[in-house]
Amino acid sequence: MATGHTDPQRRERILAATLDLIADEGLAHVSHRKIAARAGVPLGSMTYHFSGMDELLREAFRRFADHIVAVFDAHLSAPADRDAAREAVADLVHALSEGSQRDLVLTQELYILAARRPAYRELTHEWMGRSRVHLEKHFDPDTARQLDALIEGLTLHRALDNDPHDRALTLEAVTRITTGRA
Amino acid sequence: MATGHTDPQRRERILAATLDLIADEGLAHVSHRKIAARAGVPLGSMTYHFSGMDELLREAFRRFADHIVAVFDAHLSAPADRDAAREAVADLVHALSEGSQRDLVLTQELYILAARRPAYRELTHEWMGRSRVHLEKHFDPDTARQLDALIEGLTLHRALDNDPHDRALTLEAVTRITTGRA
Amino acid sequence: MATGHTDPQRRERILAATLDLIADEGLAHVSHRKIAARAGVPLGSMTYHFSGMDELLREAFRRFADHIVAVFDAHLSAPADRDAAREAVADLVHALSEGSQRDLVLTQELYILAARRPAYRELTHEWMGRSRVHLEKHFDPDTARQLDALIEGLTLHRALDNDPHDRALTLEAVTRITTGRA
Amino acid sequence: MATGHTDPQRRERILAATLDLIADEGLAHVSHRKIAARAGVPLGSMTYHFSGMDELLREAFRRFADHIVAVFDAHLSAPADRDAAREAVADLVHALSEGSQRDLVLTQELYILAARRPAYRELTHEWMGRSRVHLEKHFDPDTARQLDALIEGLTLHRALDNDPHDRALTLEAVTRITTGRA
DNA sequence: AATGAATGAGGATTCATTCAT
DNA sequence: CATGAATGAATCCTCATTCAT
Repeated sequence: MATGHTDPQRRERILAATLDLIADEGLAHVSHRKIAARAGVPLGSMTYHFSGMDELLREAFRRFADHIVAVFDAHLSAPADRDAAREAVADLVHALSEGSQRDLVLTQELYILAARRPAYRELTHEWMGRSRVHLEKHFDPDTARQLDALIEGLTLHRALDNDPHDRALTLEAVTRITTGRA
Repeated sequence: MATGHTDPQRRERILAATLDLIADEGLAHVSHRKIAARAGVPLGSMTYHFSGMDELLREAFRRFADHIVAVFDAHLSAPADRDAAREAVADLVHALSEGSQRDLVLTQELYILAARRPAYRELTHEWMGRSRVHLEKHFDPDTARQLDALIEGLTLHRALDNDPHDRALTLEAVTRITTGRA
Repeated sequence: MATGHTDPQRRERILAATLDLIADEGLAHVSHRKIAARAGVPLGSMTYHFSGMDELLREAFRRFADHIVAVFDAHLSAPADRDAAREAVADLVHALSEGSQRDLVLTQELYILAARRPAYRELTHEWMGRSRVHLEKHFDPDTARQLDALIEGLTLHRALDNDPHDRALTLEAVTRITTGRA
Repeated sequence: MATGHTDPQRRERILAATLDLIADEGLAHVSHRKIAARAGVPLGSMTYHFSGMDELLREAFRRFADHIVAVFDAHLSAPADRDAAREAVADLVHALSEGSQRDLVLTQELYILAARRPAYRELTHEWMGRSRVHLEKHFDPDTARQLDALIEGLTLHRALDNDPHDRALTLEAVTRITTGRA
């Protein structure tokens, strides 16, 4: 309709619309029709560009995983020392738990898929691994692992809490988990 | 079909079947038909006992929330001192993250609902609050809050990890978060 | 619920609710459930008091026919001479075409039933006959017949018209139809 | 099923089947299933060609309104003088009130819809307006209006009457209403 | 290469009616 | 006498997918 013929952005537009729709209405309410409408493409496009709903979702979540990895990279690759790393982790938690809840919801949806289907677990493992690599630059592997879990929990609780905890508490938790017992 | 006319367990059976189905196939694949088949009740029963899918899901998740509260209560009400409480928390994390993944998956599904709809957030808040009450018997409020988030994260990571961490690591993380810096 | 046991008004209340519902939503949207809710009676009452939907509708429209006959009687039995009769007819037309459209809509619904099923035609014939008897006190049979049709048409057009004609026009039409050619 | 892939008459066939079904069984008994069966199209076609029952009914009645306008045009556009116009009106009344009752019943159903919903009132107004235009070629506006109502009433009464009046009476009524008092 | 047309399966829900109590 | 419980049939509508063009 716009570019006349063969629109290379078509696939990307569909994937973006898919993620938007999942974030807005949940995986349960996704359909080819709604995605097509959101992306402004004809319904027939959907199964032309993607073999079916499954492939479409897989590609959409791959895109999303890339985005999350980028967020982790942006926060965790810079810091020079342990203290800067702790601050960076706190920033990351607050970045992930604020805003439109979009990332949070998509993350949860992906976790559910991952719990049942290995193909999606690859995606979550990828970013967990990447996060681990960053954290291990500043902390020993066991600590990195614990910190990783803490990030997850803090993010989730902040997002679901009516009265979310402040950054000081986040930082304190991060500091405690990264500080070996006396 | 079996019991003749009035079957008081009918509602309960439907709710149990609903949770089972969600755990097995995910919220996205739930339908009246499948639930009815699983519960062994006629399709017409579904909207007789529950005004619609919404009410059905709400009641089912309320039931599930009650179950989770019971698990928290079972683990966290007994311990006598801080060290026993730390052990109990570690047990809780491993109890929640093992088994059929049923509880984990249902929890995630509920979180997603809660992220979008306040009616479901009440359920998650209820068990978060209950957990907090238990933990505050042994730790100060801020620590309880951090520990709560850590439990969440550790449970989730154990469940999603191909090579889940062992109990020693869990206990170490719990100990660190509940130990103020020197 | 109210009177404890055996409520003699029960039947009447159901019939009134039935007509209200038909007037509000149309025959097409009538159901036992909605009527029961409107009448404040249990659903089981419906098929206890009436053998089925058919009997219920027939009785309801019989009630309505009685009401319309009463309206005709009220307007047409009093007038003493032809001129008074003409005025009375004009009043009747305006009485029928104003108000909540309730009578108009019910009349049309009944006509449709009557067009297909003789049982309902008896009801319409009853009031047409009664009207004829009244009119023939003042006009010859052929004139009465023409006037009867005119009443119908004027009422209907007034009710459907966005800019309904005034009483003067009604009276003029009545006068013309009841005035033999020179 | 028959024509292979694209069947341009499909929509028309569905609309015709819809009107037939309404005429036969009444608006109250219309359903997608019955229409589809009558039109010889799969059930899924119904909501493909029409967004829902509402749109379907609106289009069907628009078609019907066009038909009625054509009947009015056919009878009322030809006559050259007032007397010819009176004869034409009488013919129209008898044309409308005879035959399969199809037109009568559909008209009544449409009136009921029009009484409740403005979208349908547009249709009835269209043909009332068209009729008025024709009649005003031979009669003054007030007379046209009265005549219009009379046509309605005569048609309806003829259709519902077990012993419908003859054409002479129709013509007499028409003549009276179009003849100013002495 | 791309899509509008088409459809069978399945979605939630409403319903009239039956019947044990 | 009266009714709450129950259900199979039917309701409208949405859907993923196929396919001729």
